[in-house]
Parts: sequence; C-alpha cells; structure tokens
Amino acid sequence: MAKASRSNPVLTVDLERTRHRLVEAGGEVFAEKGFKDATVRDICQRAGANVAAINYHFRDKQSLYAAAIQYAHSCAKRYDGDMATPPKTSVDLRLRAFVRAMLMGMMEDGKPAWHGKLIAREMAEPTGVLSQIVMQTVRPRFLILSGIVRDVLGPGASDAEIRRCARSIVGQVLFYHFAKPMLVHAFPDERFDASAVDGLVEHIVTFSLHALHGIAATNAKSRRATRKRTGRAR
Amino acid sequence: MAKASRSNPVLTVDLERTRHRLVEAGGEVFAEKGFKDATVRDICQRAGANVAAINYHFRDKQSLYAAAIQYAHSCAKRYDGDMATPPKTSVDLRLRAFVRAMLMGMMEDGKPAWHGKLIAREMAEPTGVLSQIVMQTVRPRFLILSGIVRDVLGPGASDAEIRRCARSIVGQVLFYHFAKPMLVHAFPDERFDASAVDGLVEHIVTFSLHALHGIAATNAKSRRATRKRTGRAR
DNA sequence: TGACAATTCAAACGGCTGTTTTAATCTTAC
DNA sequence: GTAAGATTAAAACAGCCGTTTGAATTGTCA
Repeated sequence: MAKASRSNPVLTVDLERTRHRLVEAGGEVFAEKGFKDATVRDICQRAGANVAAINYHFRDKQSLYAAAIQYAHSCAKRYDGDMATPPKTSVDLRLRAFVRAMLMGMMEDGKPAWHGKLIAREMAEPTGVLSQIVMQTVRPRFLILSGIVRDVLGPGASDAEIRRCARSIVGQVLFYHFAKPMLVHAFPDERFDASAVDGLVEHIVTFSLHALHGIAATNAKSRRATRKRTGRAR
Repeated sequence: MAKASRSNPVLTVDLERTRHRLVEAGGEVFAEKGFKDATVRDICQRAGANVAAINYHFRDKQSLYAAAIQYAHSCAKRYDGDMATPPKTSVDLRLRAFVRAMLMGMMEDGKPAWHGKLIAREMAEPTGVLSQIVMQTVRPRFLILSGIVRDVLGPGASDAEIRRCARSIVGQVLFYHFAKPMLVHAFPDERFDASAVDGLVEHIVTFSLHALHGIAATNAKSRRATRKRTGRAR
C-alpha cells in the first residue's frame, strides 16, 4: 500500500483527498438515490475508502449529506449566474436563459447536476436539516423568475398572479425531472437527457410567453374597462 | 377477544375484513411514504393485525403493494369519468374538468387520493412490478388531454407539438404535488391542500389556454405564409 | 531513527427490516 | 361436542443498516 509516496508534499493533499472523495461520492449517491436509500457502504466503496471513514472525517451520514449539498451548492453558483442575465436584455432571452440553466442543472449527467437533483429531492421530501440551504437556492432563483414574469405582465400585475405564473413555468421544467422515468418508459423513441434540453427550452419558453402575453392582454383590457367605469362614476 | 360474535353471518365478512383492512392500511402508508420507506409493522399496526398477517393473506410486502394499487385503481375509476367529459363540450370546460380531476386526485386527503399519490410515486421512481397498471392509468389520461389540446391547436398541429403542450399542462399540475413540501415551507400564508384546488385549476386553465391559443395563432399564420409561398411556386 | 499524532482498516455492535416458524385460537360442519 | 380447517398470535430468524471499537498503518517532526 505504501509505495512511492514518502515525505511528499502531495501527501498532504492525499490526506485531504479521502475527505474530498467522500463528499464527491456522497453527492453522487445522494442525488441518485436520496438520503435514506443511499448507504454509507455504497458511498465509501465508490470513494475507495473504509466504512469508518465517514464517521472519522464527518460525524455521521447526515453531516456528510450536509457537506455534499454545501459543496454542490458552491460548485453550482455558475448556474445562478446563467439564470440572472442583465435586466436590460429582452424578456425572451432572459426567460430562455433561466429555463435553460434550470433544465441543464437537473438533466445533465455527472457532477454538475448533483445540486439540481439534490434540491429537487429536498423539494419533494425535505430532510429538514438543510432547508436553509435549499431556501438560499430556491428563493433567489424564484425571485429572478418573478422579475422576468413581472416584466412581461406589466407593472399592474399582482404579486399573487406573478407567483402563480412563475410556478407554472417552474412546474413545466421540474416535470421533466420528476416524471423522467415515466417519460422514458412511455416514449422510448424520444430522449430526455441533456441532448434534449434545447428542444425542451424552446417549447417551454414559447408556451409560457404566449400564456404570459395572453394574461397581460386580458389584464390590460379589464383594467381599461375598470378605469372607464370608475372614471364615469366619479 | 371473542365476545359477541358467534355463528354470525357477519363473521364471514369479518374474515375478509383483515385482508381488506391490510389493503386499505397499505394503500395509506404506501402513498404516504413510498414502497421502501413503508414498513410492514406500521401497516399491520394501522390495520390492527399481526405482523404475520401480510405474509398469510398475501405472499409478501410486494404483493400487498400490488393489491393496494389495484384496489386504488378500481376505486379511482370515477376520476377517469370526470376527466373525459363529453367531447362536444367547450374545450374550456373539458380542460377545466381534466385539470380539476387530476388535481383533486392527488391533493385530497384520505382514501380517494391514494391512487394519485401512488401513481405520482411510480412516475418518479417506478417499482417496475406495476408499470403495467401505471401505464393503464397514465396513457389513457394522457390521451384524453391530448384530445383536448388537439381541439384547441387545430387539425394541423403535429403529434409532437401536442405531446409537448400536454406535458406542459401535466407539469403544472404535478408541480403542486411534488413540490408541495417546499411550497408549504416557502409560502406559509398560502394553502396547498384540497381547499386550494379551485384557485389552482382556474390559473392553470387560464395560463394553458392562453398558451395554446397563442401557439395555434402562430401556427395558422406560418401555415398561411407557407401556403402562399408554395402556391405561387406551383 | 524513534516518538507521537493522524489516518486507515477489519471486525463487531445494536437496531430495524421483511419473513418464517410454531403454537394457540377461532370457525365450520358433522 | 368434536374433529378439521382457517385464522391469529408471539417469538425468533437472517440480513442490512449506521455506527463504534481497537489495533495496525502511515505521516510528521525532533
């Protein structure tokens, strides 16, 4: 076991390595199977470490889970950048960027998609321990999307209406994550991985913009009518 | 234990009762926690039965799960009726009925919502054993929705486009199921149970109809342009 | 090199899981 | 009433889980 590594500065890195490998393997398995169904033996095996390594480097399975989410969160910050495009771009492009970043963050294979998958799991069945971190991720993104929606609906739109529309858009995106197993089974000829993201983005943006513009037009019409009525009444 | 029940015809019903109570308790727990996280001890306790009862009346936990889904499926047929309203009603009403039935089937509390919750679980992580039954439920409903979408988009819409739009509608509905824990946490002032269904239906239908009509209008315009071009070319 | 701390390892622990066993109880029919 | 079958009950089983233990190994520094 002890081969060609003596008093080597690389070793101090190697020491940190086990801890780091555990976080990476943990993120992978947690995202794949969820907190409960992920076993420490599976994680340690993928990390090439002993079963006791988790309890040595972290306190327990739960702390490793926390570390994995924290790590994924710090790695995935770039997606947040992609989501919040300069506010002076056209709403079309801004919505497209948001939807694309969110879809990519969940459908990609490998490391970059941990965060999206972990957050999606926390949405459906929160472990409680990390609702703060989830909220630090979910809420800002939701605010970005709300800003885009508000810019389409116009300044007269109520907060409740903006929230509902934002949820409709998020729902369309998350559908391809949560229902993916069923989609793959029901439509074997279609693809639902990263290679399909472009097409999905195109549809979701088109669908949602038509909906938003339609709602905006209806609102404007009803506001004109209201103004006319109240104007005469006064 | 043996009290006032002797040679009573009710007893033969009581015998069937244990089996039936197991199915009901099983459906409840499976819908609540999923197949893996549901324990036979929990199910038997809620059914007021011994631990060995599951292995006596059914072969094992998996067979009980199958029986529970089958039972929920037969009970929930009425929702399918609600979904498929007479094809000559206005698309507005038909879409509203579909969305409402689907939402109710998942958000309701108690027995009637088992089916919806169980199917939602199978969508996200199929147990494999019952993909047939899921398909018997999911595919017909999807076809109903596709019919409604087609009637809005017009006869010229492609199958792929209809599928995408139907998924956008289903995604909006399922969002309130999968992301419910997060919604409750993030918006404590709002309600996301059966009492909120009416409002959710109203928004989803409005949002989706605007989207569909917008897409239909765009399609019609582009088809007119194509017809004009090819017409002159000939 | 030798003492000391940091890390790894195999093994075992207690707890919970689904399932099986064996005996007790109840139901039915003669 | 009694024998035969159906159902229930308590107890134990093997297997996997997260976690702990204590010794062996490795790295660090004088």
